[in-house]
Amino acid sequence: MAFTYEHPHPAVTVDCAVFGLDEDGLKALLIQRDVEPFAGRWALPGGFVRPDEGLEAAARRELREETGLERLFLEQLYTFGEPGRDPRERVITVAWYALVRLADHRVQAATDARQAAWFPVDDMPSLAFDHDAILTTALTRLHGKVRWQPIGFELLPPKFTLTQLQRMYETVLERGLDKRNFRKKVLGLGILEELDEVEQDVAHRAARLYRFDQKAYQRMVRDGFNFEI
Amino acid sequence: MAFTYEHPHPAVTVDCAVFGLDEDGLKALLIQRDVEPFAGRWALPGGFVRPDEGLEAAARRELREETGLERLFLEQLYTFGEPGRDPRERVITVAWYALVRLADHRVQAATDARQAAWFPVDDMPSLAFDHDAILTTALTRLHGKVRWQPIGFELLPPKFTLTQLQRMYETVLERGLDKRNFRKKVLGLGILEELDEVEQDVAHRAARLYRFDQKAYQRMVRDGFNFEI
DNA sequence: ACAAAAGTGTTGAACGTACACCCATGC
DNA sequence: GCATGGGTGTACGTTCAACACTTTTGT
Repeated sequence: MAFTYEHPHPAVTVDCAVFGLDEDGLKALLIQRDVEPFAGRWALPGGFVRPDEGLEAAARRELREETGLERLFLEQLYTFGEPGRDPRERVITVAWYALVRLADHRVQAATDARQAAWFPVDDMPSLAFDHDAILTTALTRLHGKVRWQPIGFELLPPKFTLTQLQRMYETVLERGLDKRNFRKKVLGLGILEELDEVEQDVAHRAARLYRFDQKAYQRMVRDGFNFEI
Repeated sequence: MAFTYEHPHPAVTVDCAVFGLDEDGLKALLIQRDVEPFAGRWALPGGFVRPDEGLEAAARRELREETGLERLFLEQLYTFGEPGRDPRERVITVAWYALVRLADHRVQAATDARQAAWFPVDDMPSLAFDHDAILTTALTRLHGKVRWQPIGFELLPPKFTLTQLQRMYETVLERGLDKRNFRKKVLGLGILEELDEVEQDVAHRAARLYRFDQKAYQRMVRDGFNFEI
């Protein structure tokens, strides 16, 4: 089967920078390529956009097929389209970044025979194509956005302690935060629901659990409130 | 001449939301389409990406060809690619937004026979394709970004008064600002160079002229300073 | 002299930052 | 009883917001 056009058309792909958080820090999800070019090299999950599929739908489908991930936070990042970024033909890639609760997705079954694995973002192998640049752009975006939008919660379990929340911000922002000031700030925002529950199975005093209150957040945004950490 | 591929490829275009500022407010530059679909309707300037051309280069070329504009501030906005957004075939458009000193580009000669004109952003005709949505996205981006990055200067002449600067922010942010607080704030940033010049030909006391000090700004950014209006 | 816009300071409230100890729990 | 992290308040400096009059210049 062949497809013919009057004018040249580039190929269009989607690629996703997926971030997760664990005790060791921020991780990104990579897949190992099994075909040329860059066979054997690690790369961002992604693939070609189908003719009747929206861009976000394509990104979600590729994530599902290549990594098994579904229903995650996903936002468009940037579109990379310099000629020559793929040695085979002109390929324009619409890049996305995603945040996922890593604890829920510890073991990654690679459903289409490619291996998938989490790598610490500060110790990455060299990636295929220009995926290093895409990943760097995604990290910069995450860093820049996490203070102004409550997207960091996407990296945490639904119920979390204030210490976990602080560690998440410290990891993403790459700087330490003062415990008392941090608690004063986030509790003062009025978007955390204090639960009647504490951590389980810890070898010290158990911390109170909180939940992000999406409803309260949206109500406050509507009334002109600005989230800021 | 025909181009044949093993898999279907979408067409890829670039479209630009170009903003300018005058005494009446914020304007956007539109061109009138002369072919179907949407012949006669107003649309954002843009067109197909050539096979060996980068995306930004394509956007700059289309702006030059369709509106005569060159060397303007241009940033990638978002990529729109829902199936069906163009009735002819699958078209993915990488949208850009641009800022221009409107005074320098008052009369727009349409170089390839299409008419180009500035429209007030708060009184726009209905646009071709999904260009209304693109323009709305661009306005939201401009609104959101102007406070954190010194891009607003791109809308002003190189030498400007503090009142012009304040009007620009008031227009883009769609709210009034206090004159004394505004001056204290912007002068305190240390990125305005005070010139030994004043306005000419005004029927009242002439205001001092200032210039944006790009060098000082970059030095301060390097040292961890954060621009904010 | 008058019209028009330029230019200029103070005060109170809110917020950010620095900082250290006691408490509850599990072992 | 000890080790581990949980939880809490104050004081200071900085920044933001509200607010009105005098000065300069051109006509």
